[in-house]
Amino acid sequence: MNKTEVLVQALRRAGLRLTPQRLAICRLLAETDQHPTAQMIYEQLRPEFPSLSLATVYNTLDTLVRLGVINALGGAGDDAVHYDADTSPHVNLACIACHRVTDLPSQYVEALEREVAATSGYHLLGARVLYYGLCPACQRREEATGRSREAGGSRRR
Amino acid sequence: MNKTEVLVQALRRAGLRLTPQRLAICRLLAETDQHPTAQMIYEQLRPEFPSLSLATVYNTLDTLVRLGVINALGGAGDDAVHYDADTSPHVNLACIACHRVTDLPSQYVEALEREVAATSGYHLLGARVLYYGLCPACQRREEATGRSREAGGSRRR
DNA sequence: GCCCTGATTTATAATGATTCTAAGATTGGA
DNA sequence: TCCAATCTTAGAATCATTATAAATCAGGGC
Repeated sequence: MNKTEVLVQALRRAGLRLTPQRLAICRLLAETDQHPTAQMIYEQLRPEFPSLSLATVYNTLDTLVRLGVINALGGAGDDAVHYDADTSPHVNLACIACHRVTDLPSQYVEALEREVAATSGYHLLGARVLYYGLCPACQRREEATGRSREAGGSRRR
Repeated sequence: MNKTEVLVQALRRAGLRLTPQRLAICRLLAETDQHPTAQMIYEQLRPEFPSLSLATVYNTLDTLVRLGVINALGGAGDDAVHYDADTSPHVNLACIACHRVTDLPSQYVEALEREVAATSGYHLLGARVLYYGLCPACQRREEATGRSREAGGSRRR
């Protein structure tokens, strides 16, 4: 069962309807490695679904998070939540300068997740194992620009 | 050096001024185990600083995050970012129903953090090792209310 | 295959967390 | 003490996310 199927099956099992919009969102989430935000998904799907509403994207993401089949990673220097359809134990890296999120293989996360599941007492729905900082490319860019002028850096919204 | 000192020293080292507001925010962050949001900090300091501005709280938190002395954990079912002044490797648990964040001791996070520092190539500023779900109390509450009606649960803002 | 009904989507407004702005107050060095 | 640069503040502005209400649609039953 591929990743798209996993998401779709989760919807079915929950007795939810499989609309074209939901299917497209699941497919996109399953096939990308971009850890997209709602806005990014919306923009990528617009060509195919001109009538798509952002609300639908948010609703679907929320549903999938509640079903535990995607993870909400939180912001990456921007103020938008990034999502990850890969719920297998792994580490995410977020660059607070370019706002990109990538994956990092790790030999410890799996043990960590088992430990948390066993000892927390929580009914776990998702994980957010993410380290943030400056990616190699942005580090170079900061040096080049002669940075470190002070603590306050780029802000935007 | 206690936790408050750590934060204060970080400001000094960066050449930033130590204002009463910043000191109070550092102190509160260092002394609580609540993983507060900006709003929570604002409300707790109002009695002491009637003129305190939310903007100051946000600015200070942002500064401390950039200095790497506090961690931005992200939302906990609410849409407000929670902060953690304890940057030593540990796991956080967030309940998406009551929006509380707690700590969990773990024997694997430390190794994980070392691994990430060594292999990521990032200039790391913070960590977000957080698992989310329903805390024991909220699990009971959901059962009691005869829950699981469907995927969409409580929303609010 | 067609109907029906409740689940979904959509457009839009509303909400609220966070950021920006300009002006006045403060810090800390000289 | 004085000054300049940094901070704080109040308030407006942004913009991510939610809520609302009306229109559509999925999918089970016929």
